[in-house]
Amino acid sequence: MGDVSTGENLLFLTDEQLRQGIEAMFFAYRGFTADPDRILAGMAYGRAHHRAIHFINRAPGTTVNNLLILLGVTKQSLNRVLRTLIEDGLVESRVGTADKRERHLYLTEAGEELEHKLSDAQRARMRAAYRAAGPQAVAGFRQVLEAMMDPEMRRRYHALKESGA
Amino acid sequence: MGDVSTGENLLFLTDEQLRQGIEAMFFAYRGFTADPDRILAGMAYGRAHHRAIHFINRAPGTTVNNLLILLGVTKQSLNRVLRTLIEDGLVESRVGTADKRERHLYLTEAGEELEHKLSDAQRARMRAAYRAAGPQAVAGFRQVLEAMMDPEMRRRYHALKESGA
DNA sequence: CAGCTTAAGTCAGTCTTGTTGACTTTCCAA
DNA sequence: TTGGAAAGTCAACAAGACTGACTTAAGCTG
Repeated sequence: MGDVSTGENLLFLTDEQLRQGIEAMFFAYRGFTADPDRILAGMAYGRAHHRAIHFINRAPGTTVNNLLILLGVTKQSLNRVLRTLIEDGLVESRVGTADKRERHLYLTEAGEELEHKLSDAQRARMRAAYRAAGPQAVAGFRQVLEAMMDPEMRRRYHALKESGA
Repeated sequence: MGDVSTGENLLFLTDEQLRQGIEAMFFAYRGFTADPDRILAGMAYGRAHHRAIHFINRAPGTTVNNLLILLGVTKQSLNRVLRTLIEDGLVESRVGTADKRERHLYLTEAGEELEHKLSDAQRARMRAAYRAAGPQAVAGFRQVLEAMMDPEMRRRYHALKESGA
C-alpha cells in the first residue's frame, strides 16, 4: 500500500473533507439516477420498477423474498411494483420446483429490452465518469463505496458480483 | 498521472465492471442515508428536512431559489419542508434587504443542534469508510463522483466547496 | 399427522416527498 | 407607468414507501 495512508497525514479526515464527500455523494447520486428516470418518466414506471428490473436481470430466478432484501423495501411495496411488471408482461413469475411456496422471477424478452435501454443509459454515464477519472481512481471509488455499505449489504453485494463475474 | 490509465488496459470499462459500480453506488447510498434516517424517524421529519438543514448550514443566508436548485426539487416541494422547519423554530427566514421578494434562510440555535446530531452520524460513517480505504482511494472516490455529476451541479458543488474551505 | 413456521400475496390506511396549477407580492425595464 | 418576470405561497394530487391484519399454500417437526 502507499505510505501516505500510514502515519499522521490525516488531513483527508477533517470535517470539511468529510462534508465535501457527503455533498459529492449527494450530487453524484442525482446524476446517477437522472438518465433512467428520464426514460421512465414517459412510461407508467418509476425508479422502483427500474431497480426491480435491474436485480431480476442480474440474478435471474431470484425469489421475491431475496429481491425485497436486496432492494431494502417491504413485500407490500415490492408487490405493487412487481404486479404491474408481471401484468405488463415484462417479468415472469414461476412457481418453485423444490419449494412450491417460492416464486422465481425472470425477465421476459420485453423486460430484457427495457432493461437494456435503462442500463445502457446508466452505463454510458458511468463509463464516461470512469474514463475521465482513470482506473486507479475507479479502484479507490469502489473501495470507499464498499466501506460505506452496511456489512450485510456488503455481503450480498459480493455474492452478486461473484455470480455475475 | 499513472501510466495504467493510458494505453489499452481498458478492462475497468467492461460492462461487468460498470454494473458492479452501479450496484456499489446503490448499496453505498443506502448506507450513506441510513444513520440520519434513523435519527429522523422518531421526529416528524424526513430526508428532505435533513437535506434542507444541511445546505442552509452550509450556505447561511441562501435564498429559497438558490436552495431549491441545489436540492433539485420544485419550490413548492421545498416550501412544505421549509414551512415546518420555520414553524418549529429550526430555521429563520428573513426578508431580503436589497430585494424584498427574496427570503434569506438561517439555522436557529435549535436548528444547528439538530444539524450537528445528523451530520455527526453521517460523518462518522464517512470517516470510517475513508479511514478504511485510505487517502489515495478517497481521492479516486472524489474524482469519480465529480465526473458523474451533471455539469451544472458540478459547478455548484465547486462553488459550495470554495465557500466552505 | 397436527400444529407451527415460512413464502407469498392481498387489502386498507398512513406518511413523506415529489409533482402541477393558480395565485400574490415585488421588482425592473420598455 | 404598466406589463412581464421573479420569488414565494397555497391547494390538490401522485408515487412510493410504511405498518398492520389477514389468507393461502407449502414445508417441517415433535
